[in-house]
Formats: sequence, C-alpha cells, structure tokens
Amino acid sequence: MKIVSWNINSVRFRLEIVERFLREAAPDILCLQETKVIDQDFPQEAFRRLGYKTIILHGQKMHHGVAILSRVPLAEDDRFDWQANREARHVGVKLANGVRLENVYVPAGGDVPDREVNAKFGQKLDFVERMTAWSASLDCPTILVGDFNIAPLESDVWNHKQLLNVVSHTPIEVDALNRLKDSNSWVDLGRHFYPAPARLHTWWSYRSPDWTVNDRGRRLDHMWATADVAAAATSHTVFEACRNWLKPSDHVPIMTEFDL
Amino acid sequence: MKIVSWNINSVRFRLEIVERFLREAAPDILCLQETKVIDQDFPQEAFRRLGYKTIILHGQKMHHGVAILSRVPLAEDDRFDWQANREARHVGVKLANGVRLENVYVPAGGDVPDREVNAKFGQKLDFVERMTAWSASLDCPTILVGDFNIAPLESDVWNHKQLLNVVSHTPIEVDALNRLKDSNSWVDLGRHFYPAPARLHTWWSYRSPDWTVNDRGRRLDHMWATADVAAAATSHTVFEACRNWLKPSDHVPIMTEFDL
DNA sequence: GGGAGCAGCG
DNA sequence: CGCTGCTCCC
Repeated sequence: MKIVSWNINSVRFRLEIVERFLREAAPDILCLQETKVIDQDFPQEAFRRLGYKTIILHGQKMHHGVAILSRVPLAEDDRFDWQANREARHVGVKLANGVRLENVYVPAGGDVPDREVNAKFGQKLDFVERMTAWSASLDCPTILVGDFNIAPLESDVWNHKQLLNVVSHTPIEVDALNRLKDSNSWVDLGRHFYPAPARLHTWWSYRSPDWTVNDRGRRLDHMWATADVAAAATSHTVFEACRNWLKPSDHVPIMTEFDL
Repeated sequence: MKIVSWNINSVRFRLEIVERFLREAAPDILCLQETKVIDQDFPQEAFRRLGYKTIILHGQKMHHGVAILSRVPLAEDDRFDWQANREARHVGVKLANGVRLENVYVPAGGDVPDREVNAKFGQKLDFVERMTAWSASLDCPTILVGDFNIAPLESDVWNHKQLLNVVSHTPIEVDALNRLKDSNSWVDLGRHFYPAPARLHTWWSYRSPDWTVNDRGRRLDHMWATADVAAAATSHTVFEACRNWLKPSDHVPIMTEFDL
C-alpha cells in the first residue's frame, strides 16, 4: 500500500504533472493539499482515467482545499473544521483494513512570528493546538499526512540558525508540533527512514529560481503514523526530482509504502 | 518581396505561433498589431534568431501596440498619433526601393454603433477620418496594412444582413472606409486577387468555439497599395489554417507577394 | 473566449 | 515567484 502526500498549489494548473507523477510512482492513494478549487470544478475525470476512481474532496474557492484520490476503496470520510472558520484544511477517510488516513493543510502563518502583531501566526498555533486535542482522543490506527508548514528539526531546513526567526522553523512552532507529536504514539515516518541529521527537504521557495544550486529547502510536508501502523511501513521516498518538472509545485510529493 | 499583416493579440503570449508562422511562410516583412507590450519588453531575440533583425516598435502598456519586423533593411520609421491620445496604433517605414509601408491598428469601436451613446464608436470614425486626410496627402508609393476593424463588403462577413447593425460592418463605418479608399489610388489587394462575392475572412471570434463549423468570420484585416505598387503584386494569401493552431489569435495572417 | 494588469496570499 | 479571481477590453 503506497500512500502519497503532495501540496500541489492548484490541482487544475498542475494537472499534467500530477498525472505524470501518478503514472510514474503509481501510489494507491494520493493526498493533495492546496487544490485551490471548489468541489464541482475538481478535475475528477483525469484521475478516474488513471484508475483513481474514489475521490474525496474538501475544497473551497481560491485558497486551501484538500483531496484524497484512491484506487482502493475508502469509507467514512469526514471533514474537520477545527477553527470553525470554514477553511478547507482537512479531509479524512477509513481504509478497508480499518486504518484511518487524515490529510491536513496547516495554515502557513504569515510573515511575522508574533501572534500579537500577526493574527495568521496565532491562527497557525491555535490550529496545531486544536489538532493536538483531537490527536489525543484518537482511538484508531491512523496515518496523518499533509503540509504541516513546520520544519521541526535542524536538519529539516537548509540553515537552522538563519531560520530560527522565520515562520515554519521558530521554536514556538516547533514546540507546538512536538506537543502534537507527543499527544499520541506518532512516528515521524520521514525521520524513521532518514534519521537526523540527514538532509530531508520537501519544499523550495519559488523565489529562488536557482533552488537546485542554493538548495534552500525546508521539510514542511510530513507523514506520521501511530506506532501500530508505523510498524508496517517499509520505505519512504521524497520525490525531489518533481521540483524540476515543467510548471512545478514548490512542494514535492512524499510517499510511504506500508505492508498493510 | 513578401509582406504579412497579423493582429497577434499579445506577441508575448503568442510567440510560439508567430515563430512557427515565420518558419513556414518566410515573409520578408511582418507587420503586427495588438502586440500588447511596451517596447522594452518586446521579445526581440526570438525574431532576431529567425533572421528578422530590423525591428521597429510602437508599443504601449496593456493595449494596442504595433510593430514591423523585417529581414530586409528599413528606414525613416515614424509613428503617427492621429488622435493625439497616446494610443500606439501606427508605425510606418520606408523600404529600400522607396516604397513606404504603413501599419495601422484602427480602434475596434465598442459595442453600440452610435457615437452619441458610445464614445468608442465615435473615436473609431474620427480615426478613419483623420487617416483619410493623411492618406490624401501622401506623395509616395505606399502599402497600407493592418487591422482596420471594418469589413466593408457583403462577402466580407458571414451574414451581411445579420451584421448590418454590428460594429465593423455598419453602413456608417463602411462609408468612412470607402472615403479613406477613395482618398488615394488605393487598391484593395485582398479583393484584387479574390474579387467579391468570394468568401474572404480574416477573423473569427473566440466566442464561438466551433468557428470552423459555423464559419462566422469577418474580413477585418486588409492590405492596400497605391496603384503603382499594386501593379507589382503577384499573389495574396489568407492563412486560415493558423486559426486552428495551438493558442491561436482570433485573427489570421494575410500576405501579399510583390515583384519589387 | 481570452488577452493584460492587479490585489491577495503564500 | 507564481496562483486565483477580479476588472477592463477586444
């Protein structure tokens, strides 16, 4: 069972590279974030043609939006709105084997890492805190994936010291993410297979065109699993090459294979 | 000597099809309208690579904009602003043999064919009137090309009766264009080679996707020459096929070959 | 229908 | 940098 998470930064604008990725990596399930499309305009046909006939959507106009596409059966889909602000940032399903798969797009948090002067930073911290309460209450083997917009470890960013005050790597965000992680038996699958201090990045800003030269990446995308499910994980792949495809997302897909 | 006129509807967005056209039709001179780019952003390099090393520009931000690209020498370029409103609608040059080439983009004229309720319609009529005064004063063998935004003859439109009150084919516009034509020894080269009532169209609206089925075209683009130059014209071609190319302009290129 | 610029967001 | 959706224009 191969499960992928990818912040696609508009699924309509990026349709060709998603199709290419599905043909090449052939995951069973694809979790997307930042689809940026309302459900009725989601390009379902393209995915159906490639065998992904189960399509679970939680989209909205313009921003955010998540989706789960699958070629295996899914059930019990739900959509949480932890902040009750109608932002489409979560969609979850249950796999046939009873494992739940939760797909989340954590708020980016704005530019200034201070909740007094930047409401978006506060919203991000609140979001993770509410996720933490939810996580603590889970009673089911679970895989949690998505764009968490936080790079917790020193080796998750291209330069730890230079990013200590940059949103995504500030101690306050890292602490919040660690509390989320400690709220259940979560295993960070990326670091399970590539322990720190190995370099592990999933995002490179559009703003440095020579991203491959400077390699100023961050690990913003994550796949976690409760210990029971994590024990079945057999490999993890970060598809860095996708950052160089035509019209790329600034995020690359990450995939975990499970012996489920 | 092969001279082409083409309303390209953004030369930057349409660069690939212009390059393809130049490779296939290989004109000596290409007159463009609606380049939609300021001179400093004009994609000169692409044209230089194809041998069009003489590039005469009259562009502006956002709208309008004309250009003459040539692989033969040009001189004495000028830019008229008949309405003194800073709209970039004309650029002219002199060929080595002394013939002048004038490239014009006549205002479209808005939707309502009434100068009292639609100032743009008045602007269009005024523009043609001022061109007429200019035309009457010419003392040089001249080729006049461009998007005139008027289809004068019944066979210049897909349905004469249905367009009698549609801007581009109203009697008041046709009268104005006929006065322009009569102000000098102009020969309408399109009709010289394909006399009415032959169907002759150069524009098909984007709004009817099945343009090729309904064929609701109009002849808005023209090449005229004073009688002395017209006598040297040997053929005229309307490149209808370009309307089916990828990311097409709504206008197609027209070409006259001269034995000059 | 489909260009261009712009604001908003990341 | 670059995506969406808006307005303007043809």
